[in-house]
Amino acid sequence: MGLASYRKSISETKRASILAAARENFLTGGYSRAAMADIARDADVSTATLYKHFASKDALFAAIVADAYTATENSLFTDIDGKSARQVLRDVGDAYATQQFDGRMNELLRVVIAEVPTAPHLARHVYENGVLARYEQLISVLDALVKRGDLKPHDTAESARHLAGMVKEFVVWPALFAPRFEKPADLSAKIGACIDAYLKIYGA
Amino acid sequence: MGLASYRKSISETKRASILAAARENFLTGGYSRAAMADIARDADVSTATLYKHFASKDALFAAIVADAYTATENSLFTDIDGKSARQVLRDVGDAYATQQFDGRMNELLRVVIAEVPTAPHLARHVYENGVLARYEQLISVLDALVKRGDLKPHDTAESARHLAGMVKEFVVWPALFAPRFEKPADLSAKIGACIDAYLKIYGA
Amino acid sequence: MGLASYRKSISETKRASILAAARENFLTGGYSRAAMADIARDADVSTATLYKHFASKDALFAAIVADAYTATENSLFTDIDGKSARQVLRDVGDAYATQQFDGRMNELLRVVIAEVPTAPHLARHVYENGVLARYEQLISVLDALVKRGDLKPHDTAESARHLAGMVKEFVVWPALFAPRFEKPADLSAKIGACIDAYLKIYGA
Amino acid sequence: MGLASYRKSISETKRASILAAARENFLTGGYSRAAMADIARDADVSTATLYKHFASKDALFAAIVADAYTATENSLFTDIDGKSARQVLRDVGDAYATQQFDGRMNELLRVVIAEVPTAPHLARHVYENGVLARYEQLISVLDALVKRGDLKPHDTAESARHLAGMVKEFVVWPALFAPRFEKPADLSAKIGACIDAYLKIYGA
DNA sequence: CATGAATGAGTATTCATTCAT
DNA sequence: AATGAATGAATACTCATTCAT
Repeated sequence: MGLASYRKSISETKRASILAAARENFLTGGYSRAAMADIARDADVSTATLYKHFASKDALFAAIVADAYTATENSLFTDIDGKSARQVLRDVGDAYATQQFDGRMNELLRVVIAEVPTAPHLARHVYENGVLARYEQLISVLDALVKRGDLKPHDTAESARHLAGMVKEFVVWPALFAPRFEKPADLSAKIGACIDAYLKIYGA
Repeated sequence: MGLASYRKSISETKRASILAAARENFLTGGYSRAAMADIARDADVSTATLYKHFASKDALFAAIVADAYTATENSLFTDIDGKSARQVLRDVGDAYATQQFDGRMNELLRVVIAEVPTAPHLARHVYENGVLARYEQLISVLDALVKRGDLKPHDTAESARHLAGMVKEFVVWPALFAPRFEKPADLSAKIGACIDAYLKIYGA
Repeated sequence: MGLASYRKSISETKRASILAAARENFLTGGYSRAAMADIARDADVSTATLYKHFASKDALFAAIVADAYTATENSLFTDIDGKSARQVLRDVGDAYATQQFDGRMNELLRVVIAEVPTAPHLARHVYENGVLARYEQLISVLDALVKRGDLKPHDTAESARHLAGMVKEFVVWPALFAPRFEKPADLSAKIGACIDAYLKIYGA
Repeated sequence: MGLASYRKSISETKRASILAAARENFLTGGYSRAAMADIARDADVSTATLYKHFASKDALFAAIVADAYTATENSLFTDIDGKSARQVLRDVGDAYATQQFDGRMNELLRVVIAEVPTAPHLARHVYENGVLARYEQLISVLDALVKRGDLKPHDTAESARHLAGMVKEFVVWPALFAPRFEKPADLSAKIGACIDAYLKIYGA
């Protein structure tokens, strides 16, 4: 109602539109080719306003990366009650695939990897908050399945990497190499095959 | 003709030194940060000479990528006689790891992925001549092992992707996220564990 | 009227704090590097308030210069009764040195000189209200000394410039060339030497 | 005759025209207001060529300052044979005045002083190579006059500063405060008066 | 055939000033 | 009367590519 809150809402609207425009620019063209002027134009603000919100191009990109990975927090946890181990793991795999494709995480990953030589801290951030964090979520799920007796007791951390490696082969890897790689129709089946292979080894 | 061949050898020497300098520049800083002037300086030629050999920066980068992947041709084939299936697959895995680390293929991969939005044809080339070509080599080896009775008959193409996915998790993935990721001391053991998992599923 | 005067005093307080902040910014970094936003922040007001008080950056700088030189009015006049000519002139010289150093007039001078191409009227103002005004004060003193018989009758205006030139050589000149030139310990002695030279020429 | 010397002469021509254009821009508008693009246009080169010759705006300005003060080397020395002390000192004074006015040294001084907060090293350079170097030339002349018996033995260093202070009062000081201060018609007479004052004290 | 000087379009960033609330 | 968010014009500097010699 007051002036302050009015301003705040305006400001947050602008910030959001800047972030959206920047995300679009960074994801489609990569860091270098995204021009601050273009981002400002797409966000319907002046470059000066852009710089009021984000002190530099680096900072803007870092904000986008941070935003993307705070949104994935706990996103892979799933309820195991009343579901078979196979079903639980397929749910996890499908959630992961949805994130990577619909959330454009594969494209983001590409840009982050591209900037490793110039911004290694960002890649580290992604590795820790994206890759490792989701590993831990997967390991929790595996541990729960072991506890319930659905999986043989084993080193779940190591096996998680094997499982994840197989799944990434279909979910992430091809998407890194093509500009607009869409989720393939048979993706869920491919993930299922990875899980079946996994269960052949560790299934109780 | 003596003069002609002398000139030709000079020219090829220059071409090689350009390629070497360009490779170094592209791999360490990425495409955008590699400046044609720097490459010319490092190669001890003028920029004009550089452009005589390669019509554009894009063409130069493409040549580097092509060179890298012609060198990997048939590199994963191995003789299976008198070796256990486990040993054969470890030989293949170790050869792959050596290529990726010592041949700086991980770094090259990073740059190629970075340039997907601007040079998708290069990424396709790498996918076809690098990724898929080596898949076929791996599949040949697996087929031979099936034939010899070391592996159960199965869809070797699909299983090759599972095996490769697990191995990449240790060989490629972490290297994409760190500027100067060195081959870890326990890498061979990690690859061994992937192969053991594979054999648990498909071993005869 | 109580409210009106309260408002007025608030306003004058703000004006004063703006002037102080602006002075600090202009003197330390020069005109170009002083940013209106910084000045507003240092003065604890908004930029809009800043512009309510001073219509432009130019106007603000002009106000600072005007303020500085109204403060020097009559500052060099001194009572000659019961003091030797040498003592009188040393008092004048020391007062001048104090103004230039403690009042940061040397720094202000530097900025005014810097802005001669863009704001010649300011430099003229300083020349007239600063340089010439103090000349007249000095001439008055010299005339009084002539009248008292301490100095030979002569062209006091011309001689004042000679005396001032010698003194500036130690008081102003070096301060223009160093960012934070402090008053040297032997400054008073140097000024004394200038006065002695002057008295050798014009002393009775 | 060769390619190399042809290129060198072209290059030196461009360098000279850049220096001239830059000098004009810096002297008339000051450092901040001189735009590299304007300088390039005035010098009939592209901005890129400008940057090939001078790595930065700072470096360009430094080159101008250095050029100006190497040109003044030994410029105040004069032959004393067969000339009265008064004449010798007037020759020195006139040479100095010529430099300051015709060589636009007063304008340059203004810009250097303006940049003291941001480029104190340049001011130091000017002080040492301009101010102090010419002091030493003046002192040499004074010493020679003492030796010849034209001046009483005395501390020539201190007296040189007094003499220079008086002269600057007419030659430099007013020029700092006005955009296009021309050499006044009576300047030589004013300098003569300073010298006469000086000789009243130290003349033999 | 080789050179290196020259280019012009492009990029991130800054700042005095205004205006809706 | 006071705010602070917003602006648009300006600026230093870079780089792939070309061309006269």
